[in-house]
Amino acid sequence: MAKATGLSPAAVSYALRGLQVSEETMERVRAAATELGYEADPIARALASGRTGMIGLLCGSLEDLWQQSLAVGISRGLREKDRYALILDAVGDPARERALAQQLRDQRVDGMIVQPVDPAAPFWPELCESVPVVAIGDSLAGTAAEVVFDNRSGVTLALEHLRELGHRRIAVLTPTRASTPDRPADVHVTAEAERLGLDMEVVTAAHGLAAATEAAQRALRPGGPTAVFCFSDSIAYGVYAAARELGLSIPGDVSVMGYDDHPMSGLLTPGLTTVDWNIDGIVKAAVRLVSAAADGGARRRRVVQKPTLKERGSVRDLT
Amino acid sequence: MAKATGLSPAAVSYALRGLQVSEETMERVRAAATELGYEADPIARALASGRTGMIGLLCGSLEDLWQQSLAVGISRGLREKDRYALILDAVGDPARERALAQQLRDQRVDGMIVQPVDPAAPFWPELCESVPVVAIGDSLAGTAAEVVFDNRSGVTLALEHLRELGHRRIAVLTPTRASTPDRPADVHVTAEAERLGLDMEVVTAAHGLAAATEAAQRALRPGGPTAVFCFSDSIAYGVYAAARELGLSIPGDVSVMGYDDHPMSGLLTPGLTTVDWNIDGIVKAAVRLVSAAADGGARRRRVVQKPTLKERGSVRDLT
DNA sequence: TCGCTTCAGTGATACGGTTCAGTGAACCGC
DNA sequence: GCGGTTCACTGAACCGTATCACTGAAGCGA
Repeated sequence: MAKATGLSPAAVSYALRGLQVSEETMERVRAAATELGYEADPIARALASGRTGMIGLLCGSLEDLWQQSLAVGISRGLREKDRYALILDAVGDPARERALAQQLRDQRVDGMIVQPVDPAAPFWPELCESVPVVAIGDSLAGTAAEVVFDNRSGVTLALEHLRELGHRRIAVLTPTRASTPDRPADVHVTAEAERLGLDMEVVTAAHGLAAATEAAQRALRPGGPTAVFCFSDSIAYGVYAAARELGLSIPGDVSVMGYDDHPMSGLLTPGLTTVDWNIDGIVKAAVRLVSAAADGGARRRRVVQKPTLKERGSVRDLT
Repeated sequence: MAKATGLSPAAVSYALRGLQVSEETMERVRAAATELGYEADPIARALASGRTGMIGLLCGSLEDLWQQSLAVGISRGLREKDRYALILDAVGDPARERALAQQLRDQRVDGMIVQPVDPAAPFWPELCESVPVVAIGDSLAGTAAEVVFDNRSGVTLALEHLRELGHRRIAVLTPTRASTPDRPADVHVTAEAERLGLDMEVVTAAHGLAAATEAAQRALRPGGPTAVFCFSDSIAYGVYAAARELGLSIPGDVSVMGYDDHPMSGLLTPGLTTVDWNIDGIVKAAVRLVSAAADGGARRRRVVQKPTLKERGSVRDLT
């Protein structure tokens, strides 16, 4: 390419990035580029500049349909900013999460967006030090930029709604977590249940529809709760499956409350009443934060996402 | 790293890839590596070797839930083979597909897996020449490796089932395609409809649930078809949404047949009767083919995927 | 006209590996 | 004991771009 124009490689490099060149040289380079169908090699560029244009996206579990939507949205948003997303799936496993985070760093990504499985894991601060990180959903001890959910509000919305409609015995279906019992969302559930005088039982579910269904079957034993509060819509889908297998009607025999608002939730029968986290807003915020941080901007911004309640038909009025 | 061991960089390079070294040197390198927490720089490696370890995944439209599942599965499968997936979304747009394919090549991916939006586009042969390509679903004029669906069988399964249950007036909901009216799947529909003596109307839907719903509303006018055959489960979900809005019951007023078998299809009410393409088999085959091709193996293998019919409750027996 | 600044472009070096030709030593059979 | 292989390793070139220090020329006011 340098010899094609008769210029020095340096001049070409400058021209291609519109930097410190005369109009004529610019034109000469442009012409040669189109002629040769030339495209700068991103690999060499990355080696020399230290920036790959890649953003790592480390998902908690892509079994979760809502997280799939999130990944698709983020990937698209990053592409619009001329970056590529490198999507990895921790499958709900903290050890795997740790390994993948390391691999992403080894891949020299310019930044990362993560949905921590274990936000208390000790490797996070160190990681945030070496590469810009944006955490979604859970806070990373203040060492990263964050798009956090106001889980306190979300839980309150859900539980108050259930209580208002007369539910007192409630099962909470939550993804199996790392052993961090003080995880904020869970703390809020306990606190709110106490405040509202609810009789609560927590059931954990591994990832995937099958696991959620199995967990739901445990929760829905005879004489069990009148309502199930699921910490993701995907888990709620498992409750629908379990109810069908057990011959229980929703919301006749048991009410279901979700958390996310995935597009499919409106299509079930009955529609799933759920907490809407405005996925578009989250996607935009995450993309904006990580782009800014990767470009050398602020690395610790914080965006708080507010939920709304989306009433459909899966919660029965017992009053 | 070279100086840490006192060896030449070449020896280290060989050792790290377990090539042509004595046991002792091997050990020395290994020790130094753990000591320094050394990790080879994939960028430099890519520049020197010409192989990035990345496989491009170019999806037709990630609005489609089944394609999301496919992307997740492939991404996971590739990671197990020590490769990374670079996932891009053509959003059903042939022009965009062309641009993204080019971008993937510019990124120096070692191979690509594509679900062509426009399999007849003229750039494919040229692309397949310069990088190993595996096509999923549609054939790329024999220039690439392929995991093709036996759409003839799939269409036959679906339409024969509808006919056996007494349906004669059928609407076909198919994604808007590039202007390739001779697309194999569509050809089969026409041929089979003729063979079975069905009265058929084709309605196209843009991508996404909203667009599918809108298209379904057009198809479900009064006095319309007794059954709708959707060319993806995602589109069928749009029919469920439209039916709900129009106050029509499934399968009472209209029967629905899908094509894919996405996990959610079993959760709807009624469950969606659909053509099951065995997504796991497709994922495994695609990963295997692209890995082999990227490693310099065969570039034109062909795997044909056979469908089965998954009867649930969305097709009414009119006989 | 002189000295100073600004600008376009050059040459060299760096990035961190891979790869190829080549070298000395050990090993082989005859 | 000798030519020929094989083995383990080295030195050097190379991948394609970015960047820094520098040069020659042009533009400027005094």
